[in-house]
Amino acid sequence: MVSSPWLHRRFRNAGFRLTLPREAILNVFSKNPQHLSAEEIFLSVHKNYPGIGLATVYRTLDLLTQVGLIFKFDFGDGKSRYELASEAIKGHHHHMVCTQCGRIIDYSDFMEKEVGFIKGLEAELSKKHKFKIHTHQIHFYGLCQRCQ
Amino acid sequence: MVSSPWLHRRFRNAGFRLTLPREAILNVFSKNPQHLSAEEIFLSVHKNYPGIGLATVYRTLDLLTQVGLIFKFDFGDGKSRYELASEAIKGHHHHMVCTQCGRIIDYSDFMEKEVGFIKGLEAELSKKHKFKIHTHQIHFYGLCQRCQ
DNA sequence: CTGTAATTGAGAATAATTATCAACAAGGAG
DNA sequence: CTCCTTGTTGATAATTATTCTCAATTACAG
Repeated sequence: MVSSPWLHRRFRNAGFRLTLPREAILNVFSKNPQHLSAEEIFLSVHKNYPGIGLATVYRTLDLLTQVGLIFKFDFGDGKSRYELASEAIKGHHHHMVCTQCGRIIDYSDFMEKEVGFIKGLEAELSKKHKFKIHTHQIHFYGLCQRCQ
Repeated sequence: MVSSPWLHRRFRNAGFRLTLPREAILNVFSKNPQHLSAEEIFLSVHKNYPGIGLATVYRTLDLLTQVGLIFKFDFGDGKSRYELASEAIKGHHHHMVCTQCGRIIDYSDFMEKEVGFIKGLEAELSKKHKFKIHTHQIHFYGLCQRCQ
């Protein structure tokens, strides 16, 4: 585990401490696929750090979401899912959710067009409704190839 | 309660029976604001039909969602919310969610533009990913006027 | 190093939703 | 109209995801 001073500063600035569990949990995201649920994350850290408890995972996920390092998603299967913010930003994408089997498909096609459109929409909505928009999610629901 | 033959046919076609609890629950949507949670719906039917149980509410909401009469939403506050499909279609709108107080603001501005854009996107995505899209949701997250 | 306040782990507690099952009722067959 | 079959219901137990509690531990400013 490399204690990045950059990370350290980021936590301290937000008024939090950088601890081993927090780093470990954050690291899970680097080596795993997206849309991880709290339990999947718990199982993954648990391999290398059996001492880290589930409650800490939940607390840390909340905290990382607050700090803005990860994003929280809800695809309607009853559990929250999380994704590294940097991933989500550099490989900006949205989601298609299969209502049959629950599979989540990322897509990043047509993003230029989409980002442009959303940015404009955000600006107009912010102004009109006095709402300060931080982020957005677009989900398409339907049937994946296998389930049709 | 008016047992609309239209509704009756719609249920029968889907292989379900049209029962009093189902009609009662569906009726709640006509006279209530949007984004109702299961419990809010339960409390509302309970006034006129104290016999209808919570389990039936959940079952019926599932069923109505399947049949396509209502839509199910998840705004990240830990409970599912439901909205009459006809409302959502005729007064087509999307949602802005305040991450502070949880307030949900509907907006239906700029819809012509938006619908056009989404339709196009849907068509392209469907083709490219062999994904049969039924519906979509766009959520903006941020701070409402009060919470800024 | 030390003191203090933030953080943690374990397990209990809560909240939302789902499963179970005997009683009941819708609606087709006669 | 009545009977029968099968879908549906209500009550409650069970399950699942998440949060809370609290004593023990640890980060880190001084």
